[in-house]
Parts: sequence; structure tokens; C-alpha cells
Amino acid sequence: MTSPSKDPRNCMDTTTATRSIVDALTKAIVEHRLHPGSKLAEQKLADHFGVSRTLVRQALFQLAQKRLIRMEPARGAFVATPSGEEAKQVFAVRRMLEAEMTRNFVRNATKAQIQALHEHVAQEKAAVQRGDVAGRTDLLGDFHVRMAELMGNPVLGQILGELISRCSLITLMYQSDNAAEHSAEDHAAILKAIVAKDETLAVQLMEDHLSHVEASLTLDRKLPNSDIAMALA
Amino acid sequence: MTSPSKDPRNCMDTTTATRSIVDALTKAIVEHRLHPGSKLAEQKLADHFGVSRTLVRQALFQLAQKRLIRMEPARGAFVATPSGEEAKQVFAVRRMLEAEMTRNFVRNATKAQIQALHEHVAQEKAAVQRGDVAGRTDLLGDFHVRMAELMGNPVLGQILGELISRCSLITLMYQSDNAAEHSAEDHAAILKAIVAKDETLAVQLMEDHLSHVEASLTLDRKLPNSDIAMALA
DNA sequence: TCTGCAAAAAGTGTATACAGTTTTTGGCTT
DNA sequence: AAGCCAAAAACTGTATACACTTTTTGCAGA
Repeated sequence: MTSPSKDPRNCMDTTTATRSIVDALTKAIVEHRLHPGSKLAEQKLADHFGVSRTLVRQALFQLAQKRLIRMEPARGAFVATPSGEEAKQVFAVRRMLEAEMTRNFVRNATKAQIQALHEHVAQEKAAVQRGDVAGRTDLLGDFHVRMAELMGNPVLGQILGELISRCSLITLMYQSDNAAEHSAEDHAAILKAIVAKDETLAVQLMEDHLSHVEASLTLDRKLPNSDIAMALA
Repeated sequence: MTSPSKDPRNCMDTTTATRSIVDALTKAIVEHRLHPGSKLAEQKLADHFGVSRTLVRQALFQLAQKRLIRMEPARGAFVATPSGEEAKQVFAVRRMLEAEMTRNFVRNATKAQIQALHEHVAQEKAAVQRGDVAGRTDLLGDFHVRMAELMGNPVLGQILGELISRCSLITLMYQSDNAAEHSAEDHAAILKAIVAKDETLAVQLMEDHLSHVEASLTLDRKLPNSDIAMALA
């Protein structure tokens, strides 16, 4: 009934076009190939993707709703430049969500789910060891999304997914040192506590992990190219 | 800088058109004037709002992202019919978020913020007493959004706002008895615990409140007009 | 040389046009 | 009379056109 495509011909059709533009731009933003503040001109994107402005605009509106870009009236779309204040709020919400998520996970996780997390952590370690920065960043975020999905709560999964995308952008804007290696270890420690069914410890480790990531950012730093006049005052 | 309109002429201009369509449709869905499953034909909406399909489509895409409608390829947009499963997930996320929110609120709330909640609860009581169903539903949801906003966390506020919109739709689909009157009392009790700085009690009452609302729904009921053939089998 | 302004270029916001799909309608067969 | 198929109508998906705004360019004047 609700199958994605009843016709094998349909590989790239109807409305999937917009989705793929959203995904491509999301990936580009999260992977730092598009810098915060960059202008996203509609016609240029349309030419690049080989479609009309119509589809690009649809995609931009969706990205704006995900807060990965901001749209200024009559001026166009720009890659978002989340403020330090906003960053703190995003982390605060993540802590709320993920603390409870971890608690539920400890209580209800099956062996298969724990196994899936083990495999994920192994992948993370491999990415870290071979210096695969892009893959590592991806996997480190996915750890959290994976947990949400394994809990059988796609609603939570989607919300967390969006928050984590925003975090990627935030991290890339404010990161001082490359503390990402620690994250893989944090994940391993959290998983260990989950295996041990130590609810309190697992929750605590998850909260600490998120606080640690947040603390590794210099959120009070003046934004780089926000306003040159102000920078020289 | 980020002021909504620097020009007094701009009353209904640029991109605000789409926003107003989104708001109008959101209101219509949440207030049950558009029933779950209803077709939302683009041209009809365009005629009704006096704009072209372009703007209507933009609005529909945004509503789809908020999960208030669903869009089927080449078939159009329909008011969402969230499943009982999805409803439970939405409530689960709300409990996660709002438990922590309440905890933080007890710890950090200023007198002015508590005063604002008092006024809100008073408004709720007034709406309940004068039998204003629409206003009551609105206010009961807003209580939670207001708390989030008062906490100085717009990120949380927006996420909660969207979850609460979905809950309005869910409530209207699955409500068995009219348990809404209880909600106003629940809110008053929560506020009392906040005033008393009783963190544990406030959190508990908030969780109970949400569980109570969820329990008042018959989420396991077969959806009404999902498939007539199946209903008659 | 630097400032200021006007014309041109580029870009956004909305409407319309058109191709392809789905739904409805109406008649034909059994 | 009920069921089925074909033509028509309605609708979605995408591209294009046009008005209006912002930005850039280039020239004139101090």
C-alpha cells in the first residue's frame, strides 16, 4: 500500500528530486563543504543539480525549517550561523532527550540491539584509527540516532537526527581542539554501562559525554564574519 | 538587524504569505475543522487564499515536515492520520522533554515567570468555565509551550510546539471522553509544586499529567475511515 | 583619488503554462 | 442491472515567465 515505489522504473522520480537536493545540501553543510554564512543562490544551485529553481526553492524551505540555513526576505538563503546561545540550547535539549533515551535503553534493550551498537562502536574506532574525518563525524552522530531508532521510536529518532545535524554545524563553527577522538571512547564507555545494565551510570555517562562535547567548544567566541564594522569598533 | 519588517508598508509581503497559509491550515487542522484524512487540493486552497498554487505548495511542504499532513506522490496532500503507535511515541518524547523542563523550571524560575504561569492557568480556568472549547484546547497546549519559552530556550520551545500540534491532532482522533477539564487542574497542581520548589513532585506531576492525557485516549482503536473494505471484512 | 548616484545586472517572489498521472465519468458488454 | 473499459476531467510535478528588490557596476563631480 504505502510502498515507496510500486514501479521499478521509478528510480529518481516524483518529489524524490527535492529530497535528494535536501540531502545533498545537508551533507555539504554538515561536512563543512559549505561554510556558515555562505550564500546559496537559487539559480546556481538549480544549474548545479540540473533542475529548475522551483525544486531548489522547495529544498531550501525545508532546510530552513531544519535550521540548517536561514532565509532573508528578498536577499536569499545562507548557510546558518547558529549563535553560541542557540548552541547551548541545542545541547540542553539533547541532554534532556538522550538521558531519558539511555535510561529506557538500559531497561529494554535486547541482545540484538546491543549487538548493533557494538558493531557501530567498532566502526567508529576503525574510522578514527584510519583518520577518516568525514566518516568519523558521520558515525559519531549516527551513534545517537541509531540508539533512538533501536528504541523503536522513530519520532524521537527524527527529532534527534535534526538536532544532531545542527550540532554538526555548531561543532564545525566553534570547535577549538579536535576532541572528536574522545567521543568514540565515550560511546564505548556508555555501551559498557548499558551492557552492565547500570542505568544510573549509563545515563550519567551520556550526560557527561554531551556536556563534554559542548565544553570542548568555545561558544563565547565572537563570530568570525558576522559584522566587520563591529569587529573593528 | 533581524527585525521582521524594516518598512511599515510591508504588512503582508515577502514569504509572509506562505507563513500565513501554514498558520491558517495548522489552526484548521488542530481545531478539527479539517478532519484527519481529508484531501487538501492545491487549486482549491489557492483559490480560497487568493494566491497561486506555488505558495500553497510551499505551505503544504512545510506542514508535511511538521507531520500535520502527509503527501502521497502524484496523489496530493491529506490531513495526517497518526497511528496509535506514533501517538505513543509522541507522548513518550514529550514526557522526556517536559520532565527535564519542569525540573529546570523549578530550579531556575523567577517570580515573574511563575507569575506568568499563574496568569496562564487563570486563563485556562476561565476558558473551561465558559465552555470555550477551541480556546481551551489552545490554552492547554500553550501552557507547555509557555513553560518552554519562559525557560529561555526557544529551541526547546519550537520542538515542543510542534509535538503539541501533533498531540492536538492525535487527541482529536482518539479522544474517548472529554478529559480536557482535568488538564487545567493538572496544570494548577504542577504550578503549585513549582511554587513550593518541590522539584520531585513537580516532575512527577508533569509526567503523570502527560500519562493521564495519553491514557484518556483509546490508541488501540481501529482507525475509522482507513479502509472501508477492511472494516467490512 | 575618493565619494555619491544612477543605470545595469543579478536575484528573489509569485503566477502561469505544460506534461504526465490519477480520478472520474459515461457508455458498452455480459 | 452489474461490471469493465475508454475517454474526459481534475490534479500533481516541474519549468518558465515576469514583476519587483537588492546588489553591483561605472561614471561624474568634488
